[in-house]
Amino acid sequence: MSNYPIETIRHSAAHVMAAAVQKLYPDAKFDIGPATENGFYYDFDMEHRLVNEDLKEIEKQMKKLIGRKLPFEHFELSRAEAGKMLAEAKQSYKLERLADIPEGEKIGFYRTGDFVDLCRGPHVANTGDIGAVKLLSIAGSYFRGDEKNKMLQRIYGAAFESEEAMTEHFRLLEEAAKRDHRKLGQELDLFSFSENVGPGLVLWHPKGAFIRHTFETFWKEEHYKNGYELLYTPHIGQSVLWETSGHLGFYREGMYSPMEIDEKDYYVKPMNCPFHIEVYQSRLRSYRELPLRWAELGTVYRYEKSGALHGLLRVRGFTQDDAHIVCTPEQIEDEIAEVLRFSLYIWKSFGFTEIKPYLSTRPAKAVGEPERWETALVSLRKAVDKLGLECEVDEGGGAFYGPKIDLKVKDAIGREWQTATIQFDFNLPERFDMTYIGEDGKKHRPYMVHRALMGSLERFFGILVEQYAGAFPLWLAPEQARLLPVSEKVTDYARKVQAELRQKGFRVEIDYHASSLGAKIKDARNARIPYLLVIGEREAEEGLIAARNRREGELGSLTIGQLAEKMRFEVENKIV
RNA sequence: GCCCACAUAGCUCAGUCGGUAGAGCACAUCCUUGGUAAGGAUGAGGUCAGCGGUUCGAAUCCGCUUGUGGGCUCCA
Repeated sequence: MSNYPIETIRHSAAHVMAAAVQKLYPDAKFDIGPATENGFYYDFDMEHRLVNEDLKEIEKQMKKLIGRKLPFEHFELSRAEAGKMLAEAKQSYKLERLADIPEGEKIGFYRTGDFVDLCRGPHVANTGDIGAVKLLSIAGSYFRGDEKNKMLQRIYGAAFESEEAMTEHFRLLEEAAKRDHRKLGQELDLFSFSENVGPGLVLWHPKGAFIRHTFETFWKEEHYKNGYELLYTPHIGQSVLWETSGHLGFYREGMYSPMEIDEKDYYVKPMNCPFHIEVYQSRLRSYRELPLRWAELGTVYRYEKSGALHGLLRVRGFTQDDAHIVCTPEQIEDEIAEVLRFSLYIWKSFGFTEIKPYLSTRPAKAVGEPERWETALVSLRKAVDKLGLECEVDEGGGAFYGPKIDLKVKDAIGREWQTATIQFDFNLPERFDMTYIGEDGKKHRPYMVHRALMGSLERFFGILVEQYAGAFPLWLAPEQARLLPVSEKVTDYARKVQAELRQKGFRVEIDYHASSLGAKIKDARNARIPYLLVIGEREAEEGLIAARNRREGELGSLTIGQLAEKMRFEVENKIV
């Protein structure tokens, strides 16, 4: 057990791995090897193409080096000496890294056995101070993270201060894997993909579709309550629309290829904005009708790179919970504050309490007058302050068309998800020449804000599955209660109870299998059914139900009325 | 798109040296009529992802394609 910061241990482990690679593959050219969240990686370029079996051998070498307790020896060289040494060693990537070091800064090296690395450190005293290491995977990685550069070979490893800490890390990973939405989506029969339909195109099964229906309904009702109006717009539009919006100019490769109809090109929409703008342009607009808040569950298709697809979290066809707010400069501040408040309310309704905003400001290349950017930024900042939130700022990280706030929410096991986004747009109102008639009788350019609270319904659903580990709260659960008859003698009573509970608006099924009660309970629990209702001859005689629920366990024998009341309370308060 | 890996029954997986396909769960039928996490028997279920090659013979070896997973890039 050592007292070094964990990053120091991990970075030192990266050096040890590089030393092992150098020993096994003397022609290897090294790039960099930093610490990561749970370990380290190192990038290199060499003739040999690494395969998984190689990792075992490299790991063996590393353990040998660690066992020898080799010291990490620090030394410094002048720029000329360093360049000469790296050139002699044919370390071309290191030479480029050397050139990055600003004039006047010290040029440090570390030596571990035969391996010498350009590095500012710090490191542990000797390799014996590295607690536990395990190599994980091989990946390709572009030099300097640029797709135009050569792809280097990267090895990822885990490193911890002790074997126990590493075991604990892998245990947590297993826990996370148990709630993986792709695994649960199949087990609970929520959704699937089909090779015949196409990559990244989701098929919602009945149970998944029911959950979606429930949160869509909630979403729509809340939008009407909060002063929004809903729109429906088509899935395809002619090329002229996308030429005006600019998408064909700067986003063509992200769109599905066009289909030709009556000698015109139609594109499947990658976003809803141009359609909403067409609604706006359908007649002259007055300042008196602003702000307009138009929302749509708009299904869009984007040609995401195949390697980017990931379950429900990154798909090619998805439904945005989109809205566009068109308003005057005077209204913008209140509108933004209200959108932010609304987002927090929606996420809290699903049991997410830790929510953090990230503000992105003007990038180097941007459209729109600087004053408008400033007004927008001020309104975003004020909204964050008004809600008493702490906010991180990404200077220059905004889109070219406007500044934005993204929300990140933390889930039940502490992972952060990027979700809601509130974005100003100074581009489309210009391109479509959107105007309203002001008090002065003259035309003015309105402010336009895009916002999505859930993001995409597919992604939102994936996050929900992981948040709840498949155990949806009662208001969302597709099957809220399951009746478990002890024997077939009480089937009639089960039907009667089911009918009564359905009358009261609950989703109740009966397990008709001729299996034991124990087996039925196991099945119902695996299916994450919130309420299990056992009925046998005792209950049938007394007109009761022996209930248990997921949260509280045994509830004893209840009348149908008592049970319904309890469930109604849980549904109405969206108890998680 | 790029790097590495994977693809066998609805699901989870075995399948040795290249010799023609297996288990558990789920499903169906029958027996059992039961009391809080698996009662029993029988049965059905397969273009071994697809196409091509090597071979007397391919789930197995080789190539390509498709899909999926872990990364890189991307996410306007």
